Amino acid sequence: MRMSKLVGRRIKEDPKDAKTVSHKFLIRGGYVRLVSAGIYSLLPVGKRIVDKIERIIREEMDRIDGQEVLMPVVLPAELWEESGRYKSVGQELLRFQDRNDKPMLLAMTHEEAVTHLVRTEVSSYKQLPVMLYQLQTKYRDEARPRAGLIRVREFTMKDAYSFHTDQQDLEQYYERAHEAYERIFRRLGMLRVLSIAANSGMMGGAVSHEFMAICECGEDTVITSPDQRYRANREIATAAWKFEKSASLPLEKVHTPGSKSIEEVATFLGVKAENTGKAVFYQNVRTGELIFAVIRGDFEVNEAKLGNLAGAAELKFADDAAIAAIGCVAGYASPLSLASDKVKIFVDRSAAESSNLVVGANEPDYHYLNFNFDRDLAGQPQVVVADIATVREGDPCPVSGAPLEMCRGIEVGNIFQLGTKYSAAMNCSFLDQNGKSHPMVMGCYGIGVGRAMAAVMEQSNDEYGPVWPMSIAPYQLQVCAILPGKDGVGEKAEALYAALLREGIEVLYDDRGEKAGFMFSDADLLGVPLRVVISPKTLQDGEVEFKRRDGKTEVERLKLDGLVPELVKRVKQELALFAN
RNA sequence: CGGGGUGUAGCGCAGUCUGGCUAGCGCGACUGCUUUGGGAGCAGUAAGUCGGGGGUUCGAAUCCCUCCACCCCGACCA
Repeated sequence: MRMSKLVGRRIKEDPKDAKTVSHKFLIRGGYVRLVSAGIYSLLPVGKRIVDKIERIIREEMDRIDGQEVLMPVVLPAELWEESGRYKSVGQELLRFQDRNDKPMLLAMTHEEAVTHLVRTEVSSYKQLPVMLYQLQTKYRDEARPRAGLIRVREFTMKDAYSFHTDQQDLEQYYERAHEAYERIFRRLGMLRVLSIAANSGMMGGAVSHEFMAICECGEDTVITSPDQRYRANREIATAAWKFEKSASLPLEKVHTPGSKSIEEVATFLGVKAENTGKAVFYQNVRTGELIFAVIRGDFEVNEAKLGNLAGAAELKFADDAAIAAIGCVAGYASPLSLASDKVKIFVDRSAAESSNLVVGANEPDYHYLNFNFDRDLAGQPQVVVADIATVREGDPCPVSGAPLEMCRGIEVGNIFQLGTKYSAAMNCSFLDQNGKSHPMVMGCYGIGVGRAMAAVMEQSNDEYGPVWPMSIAPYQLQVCAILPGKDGVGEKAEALYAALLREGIEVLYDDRGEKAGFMFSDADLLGVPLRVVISPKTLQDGEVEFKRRDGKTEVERLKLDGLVPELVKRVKQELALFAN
C-alpha cells in the first residue's frame, strides 16, 4: 500500500477527550473514527488489524471442532420471550418495532438464536457434541460508552456455543476452549492475560472464567495471590479472613449525636472502624424487595455477592423512605429490635464472627455498644450469615494465606458453562441411546474483537504510538523513501516495494517524499513492526537502514544486494513467533 | 439515571460575561517556490446552517426559553 493513497489521516495532537493510550492512538493513527457515542467506523489500517485478529480466532475455533455460522443481528422479540430475557434484560437491549408493529430487537448476544438453530438441526446424541461460532456485530445500548474501543455500543464479537449430552462432556470441552483461548491471546501478542474465576451473573450457569488483559485502564479489578494460584474477579473474590472473638460485654445504649457514618461514630466513641458494624440497605430493582446487609465497619459490601445470594439481578441503594418503612432509621439503623419479618438480613462473617461491635440503635442519635451476633441476633429465621464482603488488598489468600494483590484488567474474553438454562427453556433437546429426550447441556465462549485490538495497544506501545505484534500488524514491513527525487532513491524504493509485494509481504510504502521526521512520526503511529529507510545517505554505500519498531535491536545497515530475501526471512521469522 | 462540562472551518481553540462593521487564530488541506534524518519556511487559495428550533432586539455566536449531541465522574453492565 502506498501511503500517498492511504485513507485515514494521522493526527499530531492528542484528541482532547481521550484519556487512555489506546483511545489516543486509535484516533491519532487513523485506525477508527467516532460516528456516535460508542459507535465507530473502522478505517483501512484498523480493518486490517481486525481481519487478522479474526483470522487467528477462526483458526483456533476450527481447531477445537468449531463450525462457523452467521446469525442475524435483528431478531424477533418472541425468540427472547422464550428464554425470558426479553423481560429480564434491561435497557441495554435495543428494542424496536418493524412496519407491522412486531416487536424486534438488536441482538446483544446469540444464545437464543443459536439454540433456535440447533434445536431444528440437531436431534440425536450421535450428532453431539457440536460447537457453532460466528464473528458478528453485537449491539448493546450501554449507558456510558468509554475509552475508545474498550466499551462501545456496537462491536464485533466472536461468540461460540457448544452443545453436549451431559455436564461431564461440557466440562471436558470447556477445558479445550480454555486452552484455545490461551492460544488465541498469545498469538494476538497480548503480553499479560489472566483467566480468572468470574461472576456468571445473568448469563446463567455456575462456572465461568474471564480472560483479563492486565493494564491500568482496565475496568475490572482482578484479585490474585502472589503465586497466581488464586485468581478471581473482585466481584466474586473471597479471602481467608480470620476474626477474633472475645468475651461478650453487655449491650449498652449510648448517645451519639450527629454521628451517622462509620467514621463519625468511630471518631465520636474513640474506637476503630473494625469495632463497628455497618448497616447497608439495598433494594432489588426488579421486585422492590428490601435487603438489609450487616457488615463490619472496615469492610465494604460486595453487591455482586449480595445480589447472587438474594436472587437479585440488580441492586440499588434503598432510599430513606423504604428504610423507614420497616422501622429503621437511616444512619442509626440496626438489625436489633427490628420489625424483622419484613426484611431479609444478610450478615457478613466479619460482623457475625467479631465481638462487641458498635451498631445503630434504630433511634436518632443513639448507638449500642457490644453487639454480639451469637447472643443478639443469631437464630432468627430471616437472618443469614454469609460472605458478602469485598476483598481488600492484602487480605489473606484463600488458597495460600499470602496477602492478596490487586490489579486492573480489560475483559477480552469470557467462557461460561451455561448448563441447560437456554436449552430447557427453549426446548432444545436430543434423544439418547434409549430414545429418551434430554435438554442439551450448553457452554458459550466470547471474545470482543475490537476490545482485543485496543487491549493489545494498551499493553504494547511507546510514547510515539503502538508497537504491533507481527501477527496482527496492519502491515508487516514499512518502506520509507527519504528524498525520493535524489540519487535514485525513488527508483530503488519503487523496485523494492514491487519486489516485496511479489514475495507476498504486506508492505506499506511511504512514497510521499515528506520530510523524514514527518514520515517517521506517521510510521510510529502505524506501529508496523519492521521498517526499511532508503535515503541518499546510505544508498551511496549500496545500503539501506533497517529498524525494528519495538527497538529491541539497534538500527542496522543492510546491503541492497540480497535485500529482498533477507527481509522476507526476517518477516517470516517474526511471524513464526505467533504461529499456533 | 445522578453530578459536572463542552458544542464556533477537517482537528484544536479565541470571541459569549459587557449584543454592533466583512466571525478570528493555530494545525491540517490545496497552489507555487525554497527546503529535507524525528511532525520545515515564505507567499497565496479554498473551506463556517457559530449544535437545532423558538423568542427578545433596529441588530444575536453573544441575552432568554426549549430541544439535541458529545465528553468526564458516579451508578449500571454478560
